[in-house]
Amino acid sequence: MEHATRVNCFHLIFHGRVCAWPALRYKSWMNRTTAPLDPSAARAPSLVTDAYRALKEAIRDNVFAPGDQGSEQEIALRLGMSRTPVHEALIRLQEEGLVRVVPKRGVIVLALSPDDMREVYDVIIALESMAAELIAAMAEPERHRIAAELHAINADMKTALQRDERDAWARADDQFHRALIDRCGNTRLARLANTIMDQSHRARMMTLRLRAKMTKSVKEHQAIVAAIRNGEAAVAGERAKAHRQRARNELLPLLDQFGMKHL
Amino acid sequence: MEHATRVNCFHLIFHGRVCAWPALRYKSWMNRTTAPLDPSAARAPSLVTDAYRALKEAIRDNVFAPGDQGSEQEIALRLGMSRTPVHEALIRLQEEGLVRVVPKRGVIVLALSPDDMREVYDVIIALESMAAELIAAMAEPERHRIAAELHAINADMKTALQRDERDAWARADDQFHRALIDRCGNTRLARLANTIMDQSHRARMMTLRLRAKMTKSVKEHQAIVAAIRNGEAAVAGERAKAHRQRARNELLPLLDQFGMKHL
DNA sequence: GTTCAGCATCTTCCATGGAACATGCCACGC
DNA sequence: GCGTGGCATGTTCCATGGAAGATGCTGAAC
Repeated sequence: MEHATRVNCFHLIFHGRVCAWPALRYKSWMNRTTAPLDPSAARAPSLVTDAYRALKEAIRDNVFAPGDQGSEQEIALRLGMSRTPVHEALIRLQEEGLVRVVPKRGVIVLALSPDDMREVYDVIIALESMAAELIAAMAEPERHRIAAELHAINADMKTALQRDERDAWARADDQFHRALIDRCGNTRLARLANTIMDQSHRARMMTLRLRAKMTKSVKEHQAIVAAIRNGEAAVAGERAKAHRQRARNELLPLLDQFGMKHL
Repeated sequence: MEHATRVNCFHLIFHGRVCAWPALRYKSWMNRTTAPLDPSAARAPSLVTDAYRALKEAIRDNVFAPGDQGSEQEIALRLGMSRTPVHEALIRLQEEGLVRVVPKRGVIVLALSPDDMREVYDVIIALESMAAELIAAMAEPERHRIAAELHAINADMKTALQRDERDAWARADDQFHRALIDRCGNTRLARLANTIMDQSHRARMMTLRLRAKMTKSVKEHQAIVAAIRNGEAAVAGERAKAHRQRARNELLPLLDQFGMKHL
């Protein structure tokens, strides 16, 4: 409650005008002033989050595909709500880089160019290697628990690979990387990495069939898990980095080769 | 225009209901469907962005301080606009982790706990070392141009340090790191890193006076710049990482020591 | 055939009011 | 004194309508 004792009139400058900021009023629910930061922190379901989830899922699954255009009115009608919650959901999606809202014109789903994919990969490489490092630096029981979890997912990938089930393989691969990110104990890092992976999910799915058999991934994942289990933070980070770099170096030439300008 | 030839009726699943997605309608402004992603891409000034900037600045400069609470109505009144644009600006700020909007209760500026600072540092370490790596991997003229720019900023830091002007030093230090991030050529990485640095800016300013004289930073910055100039990507990344790690390891104990629970 | 002005249409942006809900206060019962 | 129910107040959430602006079409002028 130390804030309440401080001088309680600040000034907010807006368009050159100086406005006084009001005295503080403390309420019980303000006890937790530190960041919670979980995406939509268990708050009551609202139409905004409904719209957000529906649209995000539609974009992820290529139902509302890149290049598609729509108006807020139209989406609102389709979702059975008014324009306001749709508008606010679109703001969030724009913030995450999935759509673009053009004033007075409409909203469009963004495509990813090969250059965009290059950007996305670099960000993922940076964040994911840090995540691997953080996990490997944890105390032993925690570390081993996560290593076991990752190992199980990797086993699924292996069987999917043996049966040549590409979709199952892709699902397990996604799970592996999401687990790596979500278990690192850094909610901010997890949030950013998940957002950027959502951006590239669609492209990954579309290029899945272009690639040769993905035998290396399982082995590289195993190497990462081993480093985590042994608590070798630097090694785990390096291996995670190398894994993603290899994947990137295999994928990007394919995009150019097949002339996929936007996906 | 290849999309226009595809089957033009998709389905959007919402709350269990299946909705048909409409035919596509192409318009001239849709030519650029690939991500632009600059924060508020030169779009016409709107009340929303006005509110967003005013509030962000107020939070950054500790005018609208952590723990402060307000209602949208009140902020709108103060800014001379209606509640809607304020509401939308707050959504964006919440997305960036600066405030929390609690339904039916109000909006509060979030404070950062020492654990939050730890998270922020890990993310910055990951992104900034990648940025240094990317710059060092550029072609020589570009690389040298950026190295010169960074060197100039670092010179300002040095003089500020000699004159013991802490504020000037902090400004130059911030400039150095922003330049490192903004020049890396990866707009996504730059955007994420800027957002996370905005989160921690206030805390950095508040702890500025707690720290001992910051003589090491200038030397470490010089080392980073040297690696960039020589095109040693891995070395540049490592040095950027080490620099931030050292700063973190100096700062975090101070926070605990002074019992700064939220800042 | 070509150009260009005017108009109809469509779209987002913003203001405003009602609904739903959380909270704090106060009177009341015990 | 203590607990409890109801009400007044304050807040966000959402619906709706008007304003401003961008676009494309139509038709007239040449």
